[in-house]
Amino acid sequence: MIRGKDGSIIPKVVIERLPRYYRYFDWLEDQMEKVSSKKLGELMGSSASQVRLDLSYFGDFGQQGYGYNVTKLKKELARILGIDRQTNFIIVGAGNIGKALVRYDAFFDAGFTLKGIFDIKPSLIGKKINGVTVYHIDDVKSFIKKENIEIAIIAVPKQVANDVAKLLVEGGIKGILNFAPLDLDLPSDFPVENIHIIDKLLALSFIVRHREDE
Amino acid sequence: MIRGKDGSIIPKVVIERLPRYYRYFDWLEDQMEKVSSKKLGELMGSSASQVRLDLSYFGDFGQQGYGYNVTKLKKELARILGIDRQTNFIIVGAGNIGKALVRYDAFFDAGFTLKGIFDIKPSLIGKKINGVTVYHIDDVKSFIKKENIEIAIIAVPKQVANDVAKLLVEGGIKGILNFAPLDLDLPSDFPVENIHIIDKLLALSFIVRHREDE
DNA sequence: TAGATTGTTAATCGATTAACAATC
DNA sequence: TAGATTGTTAATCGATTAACAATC
Repeated sequence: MIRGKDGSIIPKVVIERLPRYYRYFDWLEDQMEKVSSKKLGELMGSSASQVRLDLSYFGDFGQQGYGYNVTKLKKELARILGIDRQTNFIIVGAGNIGKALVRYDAFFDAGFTLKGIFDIKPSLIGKKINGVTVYHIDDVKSFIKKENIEIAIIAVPKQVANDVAKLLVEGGIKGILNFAPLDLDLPSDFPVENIHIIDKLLALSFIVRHREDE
Repeated sequence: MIRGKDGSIIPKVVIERLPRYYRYFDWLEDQMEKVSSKKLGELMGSSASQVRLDLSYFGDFGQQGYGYNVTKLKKELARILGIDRQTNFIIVGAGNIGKALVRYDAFFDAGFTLKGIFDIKPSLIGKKINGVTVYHIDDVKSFIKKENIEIAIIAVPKQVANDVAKLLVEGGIKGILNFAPLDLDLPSDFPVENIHIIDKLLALSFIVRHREDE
């Protein structure tokens, strides 16, 4: 349960929309100096009311008769989202997805620093991928503590994903981004976000096959 | 707008939950013969009411006093989701994410067949990645028609993502799974699902930093 | 038959949108 | 000043949960 500005509870849907607001303000930065909730709503395909209510959970950023200053709001959102500070993370699993993520350079711009990769395959341990060392999974608990790791990305086969999650939680990890195609067995209030690629693709193909011309 | 069993409109949230139901029935298959909505709700962390209402959009699959037959429901969901038939798709962009997806073997089990990869880099064209040929993006429109491609995965830099989307739609693609970190400029009713990795990670780290012990 | 459990309708809850006083 | 637009509260909408008759 997360509270905003004046102690009101921020709905999870609002939090999950925040990065999208940041993307729009980032894009707006070299388009215009100010933007109204009406204009932004049109751009984002949402209502002006939603824009104002969403932003109001975090502060009073606008000005009557003017709107929101784009540069200011981008800075505010960067601060709110922690983009302006460094967040240490690790990737567990150096398979296809794991390796692609190691090379994914968008993490850096969002303030995330990849401190290590973990796997179990002997031939990989000690190697570097894109300048980041691969360690043995047995060392992950001490590494989390020593290197002050906040977040872990799980990119291992589903058969071992829960074993990995258990190790991470024991090591003191604060949040997990899970790419394994299952729901991890974690305490119900533990921060976890899932990226289920096949789920998304199945929902998409269902929609494609069933949609009527509306 | 998609209609179910008796012509009632199926909410999008329900459609997006379907693959998750399939995953649970797939797992249940070698655990038990039947499952009640109560039991399944406990497993999935949802209510028995939601399980029953969700499934009821697609048919009357249960039996009073018994519950749902696991094997039967898995088959029904496979049919509903189109897992039992082949869906042709392509990947556009042979960068880090694109290459990882080419090697991702979970597509096959969900009925998806990768027919081609598209890029613009001359050194890649004609090469094979994991047995699949890389073609030039200029050929994508004719390829979609000739090879009967339904879905495209966009895994290109955000600067060119909308150009790619335009080509795909002109070529007759039916749905897009977008990995580029922006919202594509498409007709509002065009089937698209987004996987915004950085958005997920930012929301997660916000939650990690702000959650109170509730 | 009695107990269990469905599918569906009604009640509740939470999120979105509309309205509007405040004010730049 | 007059017009524009905010932040917030009230009204509406849609999704979830509870209740229950039907029936295996």
